[in-house]
Amino acid sequence: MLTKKQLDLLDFIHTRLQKDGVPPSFDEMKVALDLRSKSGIHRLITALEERGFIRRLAHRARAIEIIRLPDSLGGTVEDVAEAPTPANQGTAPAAATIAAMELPVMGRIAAGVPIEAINQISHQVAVPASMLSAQGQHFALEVRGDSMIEAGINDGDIVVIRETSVADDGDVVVALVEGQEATLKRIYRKGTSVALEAANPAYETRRYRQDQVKVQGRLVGLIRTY
Amino acid sequence: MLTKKQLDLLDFIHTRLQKDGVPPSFDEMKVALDLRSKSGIHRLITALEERGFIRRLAHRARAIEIIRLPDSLGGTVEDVAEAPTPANQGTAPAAATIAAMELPVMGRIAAGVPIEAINQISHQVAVPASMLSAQGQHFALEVRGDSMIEAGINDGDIVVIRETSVADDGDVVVALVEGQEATLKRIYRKGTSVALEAANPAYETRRYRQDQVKVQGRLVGLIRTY
DNA sequence: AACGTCATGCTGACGAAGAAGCAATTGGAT
DNA sequence: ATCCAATTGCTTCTTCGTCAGCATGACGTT
Repeated sequence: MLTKKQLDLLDFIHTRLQKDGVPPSFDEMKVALDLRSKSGIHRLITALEERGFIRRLAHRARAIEIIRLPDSLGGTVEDVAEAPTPANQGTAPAAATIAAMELPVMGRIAAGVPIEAINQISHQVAVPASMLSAQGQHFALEVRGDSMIEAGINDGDIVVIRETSVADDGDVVVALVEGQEATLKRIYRKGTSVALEAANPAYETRRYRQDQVKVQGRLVGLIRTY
Repeated sequence: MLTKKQLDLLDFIHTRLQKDGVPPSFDEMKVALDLRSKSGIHRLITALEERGFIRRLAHRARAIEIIRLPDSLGGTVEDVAEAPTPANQGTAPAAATIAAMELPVMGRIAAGVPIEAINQISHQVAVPASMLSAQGQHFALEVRGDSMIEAGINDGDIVVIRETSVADDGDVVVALVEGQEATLKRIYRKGTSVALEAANPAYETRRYRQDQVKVQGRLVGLIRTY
C-alpha cells in the first residue's frame, strides 16, 4: 500500500501530531526526511492523501489530519475513547456512527457573484450522507439574495452541489457565465442556446450561447438554519 | 490541521469555557495570546471556524462555541461522532470526525395530521450540529403539503424541531390543536387568542383560544434533498 | 542492452496564507 | 446616548504550499 518513504513521512507526521498537536510544515518534513526540496514532500503528501491515510485542506498551512494508520504503525486512529456525553442530547444514541459527511462551504452565490468568491473555503458543514451520491464530488454554497425564492431557496440557505457538467432541462445548477460570474439558476436548453431562469418573477430569464455557459454542478440538497 | 497559534487560541477558549462557562471576549483573547490588536484574534477565530472547530454567531458578543477539539486537546466534545466513509474513493478523503448528530424523524406533518402520526420514529437523519442548541431536545418531521410554501418550506422537506413550549410571535412552530392535530404554522398571539397562520394564501389563518393550542416545538432547521 | 515506468530527488520561482499592527466603523447592550 | 465588543480596511513581513522542469536509480519488459 505504501512505499517506505510514504510510511516514513506518515510516521513522522503522526509523531509530531502526538508530541505537540501541530502538524509539521513542508519545510519541517523536508528536514526530517533529509530532503533538500519541499516538492518531494508535496508528492508524498499527495500520495498519502490519495491512499486515504490523511486528509487536508488545500492551500492552508499545516492543514493535515491523519485519518488512519497502517497496521505497521499501530492500526487505526479512530476515537477509541467515546466519552459518555455530558448533558447528553437525549433522543439520539451517542455511540452510534452518523451517516453524514463534512463538506466545505465554498463561499456565497447569487446572481452576479464573481467566480473568485466561490474559490475559498469559508467553513465546513455536515450534511446527511443520504443527500450525496455514491460517487462524485460535492461542495456547499451559501445563497445570497432572493432570486430562487419561489423554488423554496431563501437568502442564507446552504445549498449542496454535486460537481457535474451535465444537467437536464429544469435542473437547478451552478452555472459559470462567460467564465466570469457564477449563478444559481434553473437551466433550459433550446437548440444551441441556453436559458438561465431565476425562480422569481422579478428577475428575467437570460439566454446565452452554449459556449458562454459552463455548468459547474447540480443542486442536490439544501440546509437552512433558523 | 491547526497552526500553533490557532491551537493556542482554541486551547485558551476551551479552558475559559471549562472554568467559568463563558467564552472570552476578543480583548481577553488578545491579552492571553499577547497580541496588540484584536484583528489578529479575529483572523484566528475565522480560521478555527473554517476548520470546523468552533461555531459562532456573527455580531454577537462572546458568541463562540466549541464544536470539537483536536486529538491533542483531549479529543471530542459532545455532539461529535465518527463518520462511516460514504463511498470514498480517489480524491475525496472522508472526514474522521463530523460535527453532526442523528435525529429521529417522527413522521409527517401538515395541516390536519393526527398526532399519532408523529409518535413513532420512521428513520434517522443526520443534521449539522450548528443547527442545534446546546441544550434542549430535538427531533425531525417530514413536511406534507404546500401550506408553508411561501416560507420556503416545500412538500417533502425535513424540518428540524426543537422541543419547547414557548414561542415568539412570528415563529414557525409545531402546534397541537385541541390535543388532536399537529400542524406546522406561524404563530401569533393577541390577548388570549392564538392565531395559526399558514404561509400560503390558499389557507386561511385560524384562531383559537389559548387553551386549545399547545406548542410542541419550534422550527430550527430544514433539510431538503433533491 | 534498450526501453518504459515509477518513485524519488532537486532547484527555483511564485503566489497565497498566516500573523501582526493601526485606525475607523458598525452593532449590541444598557 | 454611550460604552464596549466586534468587524473591516489597509499595510507589512514572514511562512508556507504549489508547481514546472529536469535528473537519477530501480525494476521489469522487450
